Amino acid sequence: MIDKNTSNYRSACPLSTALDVIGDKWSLLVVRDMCMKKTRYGDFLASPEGIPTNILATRLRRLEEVGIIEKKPYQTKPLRYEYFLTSKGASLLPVLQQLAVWAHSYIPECGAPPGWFLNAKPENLLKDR
Amino acid sequence: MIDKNTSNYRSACPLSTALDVIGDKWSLLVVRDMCMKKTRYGDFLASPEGIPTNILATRLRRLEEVGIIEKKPYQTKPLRYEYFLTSKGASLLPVLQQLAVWAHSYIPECGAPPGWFLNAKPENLLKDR
DNA sequence: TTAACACACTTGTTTTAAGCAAGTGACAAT
DNA sequence: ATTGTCACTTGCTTAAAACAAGTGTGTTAA
Repeated sequence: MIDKNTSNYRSACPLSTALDVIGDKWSLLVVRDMCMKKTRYGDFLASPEGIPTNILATRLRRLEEVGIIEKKPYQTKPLRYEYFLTSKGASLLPVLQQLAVWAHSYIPECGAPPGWFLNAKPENLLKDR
Repeated sequence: MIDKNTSNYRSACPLSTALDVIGDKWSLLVVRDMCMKKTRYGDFLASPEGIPTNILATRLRRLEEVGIIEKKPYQTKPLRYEYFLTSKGASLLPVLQQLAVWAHSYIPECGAPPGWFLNAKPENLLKDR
């Protein structure tokens, strides 16, 4: 079997690679929701930005594929899952915090990040089990 | 004149608003290039990710509109511009640094951010004049 | 003086992704 | 049997990305 081209990333630059993975308008919003302890499909749909259902489904699939989130069944009949951040996903928190601070500082129309968010720590975002 | 709908942003969330502005695969790469003191159209095109020329043109226009970069003529015949980060744009540096660190930590195939990048400071990215 | 070159784009077309509305499947409750 | 809930999927339309080629304004070399 032949190597299907040297990696899917545009370059070896870590920033470029990061953007290949989470560089779109929705992925980090799902991560944000998980930082607020939302876990279910319906929770994510209910966020004020109004993500379309099919986009949410593809993002959840993709985020799981790249190891940012994982799903665990919360019932079996019918089989349904809750979604949680992995440590890889929780480690995005500092990025989100910086972005939120930047936006609040430089984009007048937008609100302030809540204190709990700025004080949050990655290790506290993991599913306790 | 009627208010053309209450803002173009999806919600008041600063993170969501940030993603409305820079949430795509290319914008932050242009900012990155400017962090490395690249200033011209051809410089940005030469980056290893291979941004298409029309996309670059639209991104430069957009980034200028939102005040992340500004252009200054470097010659008049024919009229041509160099692009520089504003303080709003330079303030994205901590976000880029966090993202690069994250990618290097959690995405095996990708390289390490160079030391000069991790040690850079926003105020040193501004056009000295 | 004309032909080649450089730079910074623009234009036209194709391909991919986003966005919207509606539908489906597995069950629980009434 | 009918309605309801939840988590999706499917089909279709619209918008954006990607690719290839061309344009405008000049300089330099033959």
